[in-house]
Amino acid sequence: MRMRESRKEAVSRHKRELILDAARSVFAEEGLEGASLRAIATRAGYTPAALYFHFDSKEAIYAEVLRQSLASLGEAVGAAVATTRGAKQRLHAAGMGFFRYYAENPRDLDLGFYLFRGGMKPAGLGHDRDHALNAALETALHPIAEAAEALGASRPKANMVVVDCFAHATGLLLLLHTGRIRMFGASAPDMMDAYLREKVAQLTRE
Amino acid sequence: MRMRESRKEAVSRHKRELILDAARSVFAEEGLEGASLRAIATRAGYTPAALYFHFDSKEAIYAEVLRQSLASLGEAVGAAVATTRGAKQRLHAAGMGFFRYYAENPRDLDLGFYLFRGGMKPAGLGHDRDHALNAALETALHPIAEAAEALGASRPKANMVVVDCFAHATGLLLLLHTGRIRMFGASAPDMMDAYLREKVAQLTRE
DNA sequence: ACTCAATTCTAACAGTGTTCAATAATTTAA
DNA sequence: TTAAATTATTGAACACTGTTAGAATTGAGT
Repeated sequence: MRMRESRKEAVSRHKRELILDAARSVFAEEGLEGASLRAIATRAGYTPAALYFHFDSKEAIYAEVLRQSLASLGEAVGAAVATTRGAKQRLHAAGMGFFRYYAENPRDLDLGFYLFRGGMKPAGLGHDRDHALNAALETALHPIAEAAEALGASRPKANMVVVDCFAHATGLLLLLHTGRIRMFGASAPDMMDAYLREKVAQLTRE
Repeated sequence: MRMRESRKEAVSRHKRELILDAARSVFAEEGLEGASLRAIATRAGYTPAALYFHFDSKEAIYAEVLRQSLASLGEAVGAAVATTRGAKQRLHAAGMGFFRYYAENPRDLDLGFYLFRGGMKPAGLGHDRDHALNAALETALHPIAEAAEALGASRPKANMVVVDCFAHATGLLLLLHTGRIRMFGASAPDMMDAYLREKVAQLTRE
């Protein structure tokens, strides 16, 4: 049976959130490597050492900021789908929702890439153990799979559609936020839109 | 008029290459952040400070390693295209060549991602100033554009095909090398293949 | 043998994430 | 109200990082 959060817990949680706010803003300004624990601590009104009472490490702080970011992403995609009727349209809306969120929030994309880069290292963030992070990501992507199944795709096929959309969006965003897409005179949102239309057509064609 | 490289220059170049070899292997083992100048120097038989005679900074060493990696990529793609006849097949071969190179050389992919991540920061690697790096990348991608034009696409359209292929491949590689693709029960090479087939069909259809 | 430049080293600097014992603040018990 | 116990916070240190300045070494040309 769940107890209501005690006063003490609420205070403690509030302090954690204060540190996370500071971390978010420092990450945004200095990037992830550039952000020093000292800077985060100062901005939160703490000594560096004090952060270690509330978090295990700098990486743990990053992980929590990222988790919250993925939750926001999930809400954005969910909202985009909720206001859309029809399986085709919902697939399109979910894909564009994902793309748009990161197109409009480059900071969060920056956070996200670290998750994947971490996954390449033998010991780091972004591995299957990180249940919270993976769960948040899957939740955000779920509407795409759902719409694909509504279009008649099998479960495995629907999963492949998710991977496909995710891959295409991520790659475009990578190019978008480094100015490289202009190098080719193309517009990222237009390309994502064109890709999704083709994908929907391909699905209904089968 | 080009002089032949003097003996002294040859020795100096050889030493640089020695440092780069050490850097490459340390980068591969420890990742890019994990690799310390001390480790690189030691492996090359130097003191950390000595590296600063041959390179401006740690970042400069990384940039050179990356440049060489992009050159290898270009050779790989070029080789794949050279042994293939027909525009459709060459587009497919170029795309798969790009994908395969990074599928088989995760280390180089790791290097490459840093280029893009750096491009997100205000002052870092990966900006338009980096002529050598951008040139190497464009050279590697050129066969794709060439094949697309051979299929009747206009220059701008061909560039969009490049962006599209690049985005899709990059996104898939991101998923592949973090084990996340298995999470959806899909195979990355198969998906890249399917994507390229669809892309070729789409181009010839128009 | 002497010079002069190219190369390498030693020693230090300011910065990083992190730990630990000591301290302050706050809640609980008597 | 006071004493005890928990919870928070700090200051000082540690080992590490990339980088720099200046001294020491090497090696070739005269």
